[in-house]
Amino acid sequence: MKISTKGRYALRVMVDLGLHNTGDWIRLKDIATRQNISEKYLEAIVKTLVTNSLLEGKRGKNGGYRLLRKPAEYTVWDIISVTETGELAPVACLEEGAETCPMRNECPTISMWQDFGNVEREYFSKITIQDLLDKAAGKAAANPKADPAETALYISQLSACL
Amino acid sequence: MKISTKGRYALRVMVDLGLHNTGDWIRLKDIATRQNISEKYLEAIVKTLVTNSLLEGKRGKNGGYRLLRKPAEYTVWDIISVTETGELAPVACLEEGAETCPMRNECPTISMWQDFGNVEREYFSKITIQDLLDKAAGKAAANPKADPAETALYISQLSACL
DNA sequence: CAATTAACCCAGTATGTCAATAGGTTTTTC
DNA sequence: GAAAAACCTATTGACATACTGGGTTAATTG
Repeated sequence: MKISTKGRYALRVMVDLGLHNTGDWIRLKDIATRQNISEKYLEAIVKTLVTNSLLEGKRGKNGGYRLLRKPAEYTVWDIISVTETGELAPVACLEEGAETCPMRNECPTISMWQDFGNVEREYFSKITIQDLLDKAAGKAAANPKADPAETALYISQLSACL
Repeated sequence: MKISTKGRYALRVMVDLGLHNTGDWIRLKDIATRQNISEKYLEAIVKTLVTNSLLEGKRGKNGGYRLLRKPAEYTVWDIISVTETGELAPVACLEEGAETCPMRNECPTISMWQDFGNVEREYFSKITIQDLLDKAAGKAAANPKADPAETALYISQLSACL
């Protein structure tokens, strides 16, 4: 019943990229520093985001990553559905390649698990990265800092506790 | 995002006891045999159900376990909330004894996780053990067996794929 | 009262996933 | 051609989960 670190980190990357969505390429090193996450570990996570066409990477000097769409066009479900490794189905017999349970037609709980999977999907599909950015901005405004520079730093690190 | 085996087994025990809810004491050995689960492993699971007052056990000859309330008075949430070991909170910072995150007031996602936890709880609180028994009976009726004895056996094992 | 039965208790293991690390290769820019 | 950064492969350590084994206590029964 826990969301994995991988999924949370992926969200943090997306929010970080949303906060620095200038069109320029953002280095993974910078994201890792801001988010205080191991760069090496982030590599694997970002890779799945790239292969699932959630963002694009560019190699070489001045390379990095950037969003492919607008923050409002990513749902939270988009991200966690590709990063949650052990598949999202709440029980094993609903997984993709699972061999069909011999008692599936009579199982009293299968529909409960299926429905719950749908509830999960619907809930997280209604929240977009833009919503999280708005929430961050709103909270930042509600907690004003004396120094504008401090505010900027603060906002750039806001997704640290995702 | 997976429910643990422990939680599913606990549900199977409760449904099994509901199917044999005669007032007599049901031996764990019989439940384990019907459900094809290791009796030893079930011990630990049943223990938490007893300590949480979901069922009662009686020692000695002719002892066993039985429900304390009617099947309609147990919600699925009642069961999985005590058996899901790693606590039910979708993220660590929402756990019971978790040290409060220093950025909690500014965290853009904490409310998303909190709300999702509530969605989970509400969903599983609306489903009772009686609902699962009804579902089982309905499916049994929809898949009639030639032999009445076979039907009885079949119903008694219905929760096998929980 | 003694034998049997079944819940109860405590300790240990094995497997597997998750989180993280390490080192190297390719691509691009300047 | 040197530097920078994404990309690739593999391995490790820690921890939880699922499961096993052996023994103790309490209740029934002949």
